[in-house]
Amino acid sequence: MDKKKDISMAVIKRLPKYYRHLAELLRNDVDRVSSKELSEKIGFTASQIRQDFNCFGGFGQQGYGYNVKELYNEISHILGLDKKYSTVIIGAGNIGQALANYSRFDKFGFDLKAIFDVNPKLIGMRIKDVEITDLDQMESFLAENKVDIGIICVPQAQAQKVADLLVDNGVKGIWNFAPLDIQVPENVSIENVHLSESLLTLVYLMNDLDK
Amino acid sequence: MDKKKDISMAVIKRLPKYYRHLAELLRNDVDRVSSKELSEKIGFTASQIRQDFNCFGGFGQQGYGYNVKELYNEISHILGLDKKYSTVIIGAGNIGQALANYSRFDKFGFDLKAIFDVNPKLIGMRIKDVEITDLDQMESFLAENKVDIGIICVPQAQAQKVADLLVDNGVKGIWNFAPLDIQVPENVSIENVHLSESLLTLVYLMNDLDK
DNA sequence: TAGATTGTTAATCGATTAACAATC
DNA sequence: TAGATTGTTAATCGATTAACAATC
Repeated sequence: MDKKKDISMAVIKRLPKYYRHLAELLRNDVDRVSSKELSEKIGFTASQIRQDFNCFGGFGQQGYGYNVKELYNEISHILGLDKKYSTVIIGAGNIGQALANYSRFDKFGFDLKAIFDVNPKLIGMRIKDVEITDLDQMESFLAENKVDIGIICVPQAQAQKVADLLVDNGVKGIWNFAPLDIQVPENVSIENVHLSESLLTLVYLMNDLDK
Repeated sequence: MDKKKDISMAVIKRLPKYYRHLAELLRNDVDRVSSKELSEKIGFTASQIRQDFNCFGGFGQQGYGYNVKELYNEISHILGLDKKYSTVIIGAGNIGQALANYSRFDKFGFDLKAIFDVNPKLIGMRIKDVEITDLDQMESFLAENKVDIGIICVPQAQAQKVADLLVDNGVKGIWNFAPLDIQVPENVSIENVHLSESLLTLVYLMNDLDK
């Protein structure tokens, strides 16, 4: 119920970076940080950092800067990391398995509830105590378990169909690794991760430097 | 030796999306496409699409639109996909293995030459005909083999060191999956992929909708 | 030729940076 | 108090959109 203006996507995309760098300062027992110091560390201008924080309210103190712990907590809250999220992975191929095994996400409070696949060779296998289940059973699973986020790791041809099924069964966030842009209704959030596009960007930049 | 102005990063990031959609049109045997049609498919405005293409020269024809095959070839060339790239993966954990297995990249002309790790349990294992080799041997490998791109999948603490080693041995592109921003000299290109940041963005957007 | 659609210039919009008064 | 640094407004910069003449 925050009285929040519309935050631009540019700002939103920077929030996780602030979060990451503040977590690091916290690990290093740094108590306070100025926008100038943060600027040198993150690579945004000090002005931009102050503007960004002020989208959400004044967290700093003139003449002092920002209290690291406090700022970290504020940004955690803004991102919604003071809550837990239940997830399911659909598609237990290379990427699905890698994400299931990736322990980094547990620490943020993400809880992997199930992994689904259609491949009989994979069904029954366990990854980190989570059994790979037949995709046929996903709908009934979603009916019985509240799932916040669906992580789509199936091939392109199946991805939109899987997303529709998730959305129809109450999932409110889709993290998509299939190489297409998944369409969702406007009460559902989507992040499309396009690894190939990132690699192609790198290749462009490499060739650009040769000019 | 193109007479190219400075292309903004916003445009560069859209190029792989054009490439992907044009490849799809090509698969579906579509011969021609107007900026308006492409606009409906990709979700950028027709005006932006024409502006973007005109950064690189006029590929279209008034009254007709764009020839799909021709435009696809142009963008392939702009991205540098008419060349082959040799790659190495450093870190054969979850993500490293997933990327090594991911066949999508082969199709673009990326050729995985080696996989390095420090873990004796992994060394000697094969992924897709590529043997996992002791990281100790990377320097001599790079001396003997031209490698274009190093894909970093090691933990955060080792990532910058690995990047430095790659750069010192002539690698000109770094694709980084470790959760930090790798620093490289300006004659080297870098793409940092931050999966956690993407997930945190999703969570923010989910909470934002609840407001 | 008439209709369609580009290439390109001009107008608008939004995001970043600069500046500085407020204040700790 | 004097020095430092925020919060915030104003100026600048860049990217997107609109418009339309050129032309296929």
